[in-house]
Amino acid sequence: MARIENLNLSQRVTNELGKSIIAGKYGEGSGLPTEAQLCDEYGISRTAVREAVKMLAAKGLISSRPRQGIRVEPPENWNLYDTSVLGWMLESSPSLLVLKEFLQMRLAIEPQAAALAARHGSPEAIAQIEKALLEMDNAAQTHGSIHEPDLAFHTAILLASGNRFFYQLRDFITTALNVSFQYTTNAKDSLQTIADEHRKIYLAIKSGEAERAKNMMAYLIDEAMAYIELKISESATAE
Amino acid sequence: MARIENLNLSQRVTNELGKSIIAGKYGEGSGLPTEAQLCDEYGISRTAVREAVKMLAAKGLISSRPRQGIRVEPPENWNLYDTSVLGWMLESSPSLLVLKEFLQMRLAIEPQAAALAARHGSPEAIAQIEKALLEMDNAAQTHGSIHEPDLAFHTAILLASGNRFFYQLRDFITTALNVSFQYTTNAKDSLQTIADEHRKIYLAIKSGEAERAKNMMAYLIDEAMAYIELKISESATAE
DNA sequence: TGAACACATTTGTAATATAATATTTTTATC
DNA sequence: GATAAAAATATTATATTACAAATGTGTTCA
Repeated sequence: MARIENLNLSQRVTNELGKSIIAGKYGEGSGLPTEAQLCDEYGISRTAVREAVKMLAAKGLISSRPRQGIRVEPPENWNLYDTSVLGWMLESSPSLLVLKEFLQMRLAIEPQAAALAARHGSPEAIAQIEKALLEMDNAAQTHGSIHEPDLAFHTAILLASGNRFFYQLRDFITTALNVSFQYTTNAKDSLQTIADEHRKIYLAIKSGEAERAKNMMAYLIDEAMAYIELKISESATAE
Repeated sequence: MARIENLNLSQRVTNELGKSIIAGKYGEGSGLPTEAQLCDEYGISRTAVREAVKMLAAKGLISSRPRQGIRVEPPENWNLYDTSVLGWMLESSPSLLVLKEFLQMRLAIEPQAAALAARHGSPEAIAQIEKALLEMDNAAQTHGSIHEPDLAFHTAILLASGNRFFYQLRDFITTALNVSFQYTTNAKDSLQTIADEHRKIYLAIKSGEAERAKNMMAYLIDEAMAYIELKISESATAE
């Protein structure tokens, strides 16, 4: 996503409105001000407002009809796999419970993707996985940041699956991992341990052991899930 | 999705352009006519064209910049989980290979969703699953159409998973199933056999047997996958 | 040769007008 | 007084025109 400063007017308005809608500023079902009111509020022309409205409608957040105004669509119609929508949601309510939902999705997707990569992954795609792994090793030894190669590792596996629908989830997975990083900064595992676990996945994929790749990936995510569930129960008792 | 006739002008143009883009009418990377040319081509105002352009940009299909015009984004940026985009893709290239990709996704998502439904499904959500199942039974006995209750069954499980990201995929799964139906009209299994397999999934969910529900669902989808792979190999040898 | 500047092209934004549509109010008829 | 038809009204939908901003291209001048 481009920087805010680089966005044009209608895109900036889209951002503002999108955030407000997801934060629940406008009552669900009925709600937004009329286009004319939005023009006043932001001090812009109707053109810009309408383009923002159209973009938000394309993302499933709102719908508009003559005389009736602009209505917030029920949340189950929001396109959660749209990067912007996902980002607005996390800004609005970044919580351990959302992270758990992320991990449940990752547990569905990534082990299958790893299995497909082991079965059908092209040599080039598998080389990309290895490249990310080596960078993880490097980061572990130099005590650098392991986050970026970690993201690259998981994205490379999605690509190697050869399935467009899996690879399409790369932004989703990336977001999920970034949220994870926020909650696991001081996890006890050493960086080298993490890299080694990833290596097992890579080796299984490279040698075509689909079931093994799948199980290794599931194990990795399950560990994160266990950690998060522990945190959730801690915060529940703390209340 | 609303009928074409009910759509307003900019939405109709969005449809036309979306289909054309995905069908590859405009060369990837650089391509679309200028806004002015599109106005001429469709005989409409720039307002309508611009709104269509904004909606397509919100779906990741295009981007536009001053002086540079409108460019087709690389396909990996298209939002495949957008119902419209998915529909346009299927119109453009409905094939067994796409169906296989669908099934790989379903094999990732639905068994996990069934497991979650077994663990955390609310009584109301599970009742919805049962309702769909009974309608399947009814259709099987009266030789009616089993398709609609079949869709309802799978959707109800996604809802019962309690995870928004799973339920969000209901349109995707529905589309995948509809495509499946096109290829399996004369499958040898009787309607009652299909209903019975679904019943096993339902019973496992209702009794909280997560692993069993997961495996039953995986079995169901694997059967479809085997059928499709058979078809694919048939059509490959036929060439 | 190269750098600065002018120019042309295309999207971005604004302002205004008219049409379509759905709600509300009024009016007319029984 | 009740009900249905018609008119008024509010809001989005579409169209038109004008100008601003951005960006690539070419030309001129040092």
